[in-house]
Amino acid sequence: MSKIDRISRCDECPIRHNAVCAECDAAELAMLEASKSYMTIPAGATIASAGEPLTHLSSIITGCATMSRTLEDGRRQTVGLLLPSNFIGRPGRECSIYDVEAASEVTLCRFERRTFERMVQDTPHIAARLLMMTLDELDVAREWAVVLGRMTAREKVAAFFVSLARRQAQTDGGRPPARTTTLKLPLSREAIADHLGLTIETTSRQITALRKAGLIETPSLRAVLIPDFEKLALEAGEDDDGGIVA
Amino acid sequence: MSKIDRISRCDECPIRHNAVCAECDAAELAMLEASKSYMTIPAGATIASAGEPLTHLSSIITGCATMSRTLEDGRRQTVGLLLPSNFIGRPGRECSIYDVEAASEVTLCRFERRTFERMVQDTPHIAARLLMMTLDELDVAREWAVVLGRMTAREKVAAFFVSLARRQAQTDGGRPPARTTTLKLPLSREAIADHLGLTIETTSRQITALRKAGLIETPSLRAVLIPDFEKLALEAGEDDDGGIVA
DNA sequence: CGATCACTTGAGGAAACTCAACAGTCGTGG
DNA sequence: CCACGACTGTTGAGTTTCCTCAAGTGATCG
Repeated sequence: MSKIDRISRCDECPIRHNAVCAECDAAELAMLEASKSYMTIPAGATIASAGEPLTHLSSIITGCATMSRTLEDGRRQTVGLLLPSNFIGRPGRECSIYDVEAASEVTLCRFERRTFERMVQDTPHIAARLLMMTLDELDVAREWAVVLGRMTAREKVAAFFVSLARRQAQTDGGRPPARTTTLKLPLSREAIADHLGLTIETTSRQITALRKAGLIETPSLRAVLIPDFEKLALEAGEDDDGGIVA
Repeated sequence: MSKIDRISRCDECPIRHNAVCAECDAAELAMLEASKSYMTIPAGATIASAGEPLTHLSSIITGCATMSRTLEDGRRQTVGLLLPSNFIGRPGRECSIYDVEAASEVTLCRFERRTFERMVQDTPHIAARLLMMTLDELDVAREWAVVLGRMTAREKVAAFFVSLARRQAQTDGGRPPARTTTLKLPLSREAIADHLGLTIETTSRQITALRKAGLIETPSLRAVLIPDFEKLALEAGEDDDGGIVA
C-alpha cells in the first residue's frame, strides 16, 4: 500500500494549497472529499486518448504526465508537461483532444466529470481557482510558443531544464531554484525531444554540448545538475532579470 | 464619427454573443454598460507593452491585434492573434507580459482593471464565460504549439490561412468556411512570419509555392482566395475529418 | 551474463536562414 | 496626374542548422 492510498483527508494532501481545491473552505473540502477517488497509474500507461471520452477529470498528486498530439505520419508534439497540482481534462468537454500519458508513475485525485462540472458551477471558490489555474496554463503555453518558434536547439534544451527546475522548486518548497540545483528528469530523451520540437538526436547532442560547456552536469541519465542556475537561464535566452513565466 | 462611436447599447454590439459578456442578463449588461468605454486605436499603434502596467482590460470589437514577445536580440514571436470578441489583459495581473499591437485599426470595449476584476468576482455569468474563453484560448495556444514545433514551413503557412479562415467565418456568421473562401489578411508578411516562427523570406516563398500549387490565389497582397478549403486544410497537416481547434 | 532498450555519436543531406538585389505598392508632393 | 521615394514583398545564391540514416556505446533487467 503506497503512501497516497492511505491519504484520504484533503488537509494531508501534498497539493492541497496548489490544486483546484486550493481556495476551498472546510465545507467545500468535505464535498470534494465525498466525491473524489484516487487512482495510481504506472509509468508509460495512457491516462487519456485524443478523441476518446474522458469520464473523469483529475489533479495530479504525484508523478509526471505529458499531454501530446500525434500526427498521422508519426510526428508528435507535446503541448503540456503535467506536474503535481496540474489539472487533467477540460470541464465542459466530453472528450480529450490530446493524448495524456504517465511519464512516471502518477497518482491522481479524480472526480466524475459531471459531478465536477456541477461543483464548478455551484462553488465560486472552485470556479475562481480553476480560472486562475487556466490563466496560468495559458501563460505557460504562450511562453512555450516563444521557445518552439524562435529558439535554437541549444536554447530550447536549456529552456527546458530551466523551466523544469522552476516548476520542481515551486512544487517542493515554493521558492525559486537555488543557484546550484539538481533536477530529476521525468522524461526520456525522446519525450524531451517531442516537447521541444526537436529530434532525439539533436536533443542528445545539445545536452552533450551544454555539459561540455560546463552549464550542466549529468550524474545519471535521468538527472541534471545545474551548477549555476542564472548562467543556464541566460543560455536559455532570458534577459538577466530572469522572470517570465514557468 | 465612426460607426462604433455611436453604439452605446450592448444589445447592438457585434460581439454581444461571443465576448466575455455573452452570458450576461439584462441587469448585468446594464452594469457593464455603466462602466465600459470605447476606444479606437489606429493600425500599428501599441495597445500594451510587455512589463508595463495595463490600466484597462478590454474586448476587441473590430479589427485585429497581435500579442507578441520580442527577445533582446530582436527575434520576435507572436503568441496570439486577437480578433473580435477576444479579450486583452489578464484579470489579477497588473502588467501585460506581452506587447499587444493593433495590426489594423482596432476598436475596444474597455473596463478599468479593478472594476472589471470586481465584476468577475461578483458576477458568476462573467466568471463562467471568462473561464470558457480562457479554456478556448488555451486550446488555441496548444494547437499552435503543434504547428510551431512540428510543421514544415509550407504546412505552417497553410495552417495559418486555414486557422484564419475558420476564425473569420466564425466571426461573421458562425458557420464553418465555405469550400471557396476569400480571406482578408490583417497581417503583414513580417507579422505572419513572426506568428509562424519563420523568416519573412521563407514565408513569402511558401505563399508563392502554395499559389503555384493552386492551393491559394492572391488577388492582392492583403487577400487570399482559397479555391478548395478542404484541400488546403489537408496541406496544413489535418487528417481528412478536419476538426481540431480554431 | 547476455539481450534489449535508451542514449550517444558520426556523416551526409535537406530545410530554413542570411544576405543581397530586385519588384511591386502606396503615399506624397511637384 | 505623374514622378519620386520609402516601404513592403519577392526572388536568388550561399550558408547554417537541424534532420536523417547508420553505427556504436552504455544502461537495465531478466
